[in-house]
Amino acid sequence: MRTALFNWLAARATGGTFLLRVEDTDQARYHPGSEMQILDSLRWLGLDWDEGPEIGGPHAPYVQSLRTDLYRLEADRLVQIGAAYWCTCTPARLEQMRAGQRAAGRPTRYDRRCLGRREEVAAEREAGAPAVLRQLIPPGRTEWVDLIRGPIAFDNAELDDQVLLKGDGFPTYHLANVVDDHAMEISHVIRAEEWIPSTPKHLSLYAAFGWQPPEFAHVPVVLGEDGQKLSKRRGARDILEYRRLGYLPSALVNAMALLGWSSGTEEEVFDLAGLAERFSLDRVNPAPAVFDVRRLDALSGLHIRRLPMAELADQLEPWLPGTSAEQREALVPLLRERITRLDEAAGLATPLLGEPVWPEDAAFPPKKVDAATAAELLDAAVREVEGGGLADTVAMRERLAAVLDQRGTKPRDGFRVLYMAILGSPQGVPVFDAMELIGPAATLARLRSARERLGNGD
RNA sequence: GCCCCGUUCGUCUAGAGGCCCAGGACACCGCCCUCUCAAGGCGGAGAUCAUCGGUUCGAAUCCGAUACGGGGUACCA
Repeated sequence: MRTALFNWLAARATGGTFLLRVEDTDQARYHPGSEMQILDSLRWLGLDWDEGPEIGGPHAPYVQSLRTDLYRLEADRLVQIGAAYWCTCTPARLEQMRAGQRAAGRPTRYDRRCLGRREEVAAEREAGAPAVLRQLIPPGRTEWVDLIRGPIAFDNAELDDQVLLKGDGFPTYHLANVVDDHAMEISHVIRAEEWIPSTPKHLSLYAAFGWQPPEFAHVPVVLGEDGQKLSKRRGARDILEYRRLGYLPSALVNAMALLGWSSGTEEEVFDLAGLAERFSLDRVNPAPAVFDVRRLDALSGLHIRRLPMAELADQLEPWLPGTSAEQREALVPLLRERITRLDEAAGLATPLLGEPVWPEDAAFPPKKVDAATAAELLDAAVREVEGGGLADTVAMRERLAAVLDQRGTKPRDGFRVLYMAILGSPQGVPVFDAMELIGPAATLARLRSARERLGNGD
C-alpha cells in the first residue's frame, strides 16, 4: 500500500494518470474477496484511480485474467521472432538440475535443454505434454537509469530464461506486466525494490517486442521490527485493520509517506493533498525503512487534533454508538486532546454518557487526602451545585479550592476526590467541565453517592 | 553459493566537498503551564556519519575494498 501511495502521489504531483490494474494471473493464490479488499483499502486511504476496475477506461479490461488472449497473441510473436521457446522439462527435472548447480556452487539457471531440441519439444506438445514458454535471454548487458537509484547494470549471463506462459496457459507477471504496461501506455513503473533483479528481464522483453520501455523507479521495501521485509505474506497488517483500530486514514497515509520520503523541509505533518503538492520521486530514500508504530501513533494524535471540531464529532460516530450529534459535539472539546486513536474516545466518554464505573479496587479517598477533608469537600460541592454553582464553574472551582486550602490540602491532590466521584477514576476529562456536561442532577447524585462511601466522614 | 540494492542518533530522516566536532521528528528524561490526565511550550540525553584505505588544502558527502543488513535466485507477485 505504501508503494501504491507513492504511485498515486507521483501521478498527482505531475498531473499524470493513476491507473489501477488487477494482476491475478496466479490461479493457485487466488482468493475471492481479496480484490475487493484492496479496492476498499485504496478508497479508505483516499487513493482514487483514474482508470481501472469498476470505473473502466480507455484500456479496459483492467483485470489480467480477462486479458489472456492478448498475452497469448504477444507470446506467439515472441516465438516467431525467436525471443522465446517452448519447454517441456518436468518440475522434477528442473529441481534436480538446480540441486546439481547448487552443489557445484553455480547460480541456478535453466540449462536450455529444450532450446536444443525444438523438434522433439514440438512433438511432445503435439502429443499433449504440458509445456511452458520461456524467454530467451540474449547475451550482453542490460542497463537502465533508475529514477531513485541511478544507473543499474546486469550481465545478461546472470539472467534466467524466465517462464512467460505457464502450463495452465496463464502468463507470468513478467509477460503480463510488460504487455499491459505497453498496451496501457504506462510511462512510469514505480514498484518495490524486490523487482530490481527482474527488471533486466523486462527490459529484454521490451527490446524483443521493439517497444519503448517506461521509466523505472524502485522504491525501498518496508521492514518490520524484525528487520525483514513487511509483506502481505509476512508481518504486515491488513490496511483496513488500521481503520478498525481507530486510526484516521490521513494519519496512516502520512506515516507511510514518511517511510522513505521526506519533504526536504522540517515539515512532517501532511494530509494527502499536502503530500501530492510536495511529492517527488527524487526525494525518495533508497534505503529500506523499519516501520515504527509509535510514529504512526504520534501522527494519529496530531491528525485528530487538526480536524475541525465538527468533523471530529462526525468521525467519532461509530466509536460512540448511540450518541447524538449534539452529544458528540459537546464531548469533542474534552476528548480531542486526550486521544491518540478514535477508539480511545469511548473509554473517556463512558462516565459522561452513563454511570461512572468505580473500579473494585479503587482507593477512596485517594492518596494524600484524608477522609474528613474528602467529606468536607464533597459536602461543599453538593451545596455549590444545589446553589447553582454550575452556572460558573470557574468561580465554583475557586471556592472549592479555598475549602481544601483551609485544610492544608493542595487542590491538585484534593480534587482527585471529585474526579473519583464524577468519573469513577482519578483522571480523565476536566472534572468541572464534566459536571457541567452531565448536569446538576447527575452531578449531585454522584457527589452524594461518593459521600456515602466515606461513611460518617469524621 | 551466485547476482543486485543499501548502510547518518533506538526508529524515520536532513545532508548532493568547506554553512556539520552533523539539523529535525518519534520514543525517552526533566522543567514550565495546569482541577487530574493529556495537549502545548522550553530544555536534556542520544550518531567516533558501518570499517579501513584512497582522492582533496578540506569528506557524512567523491573512489575502492571489507563488514553487515536487505532483496532476488519459482510454471508467486
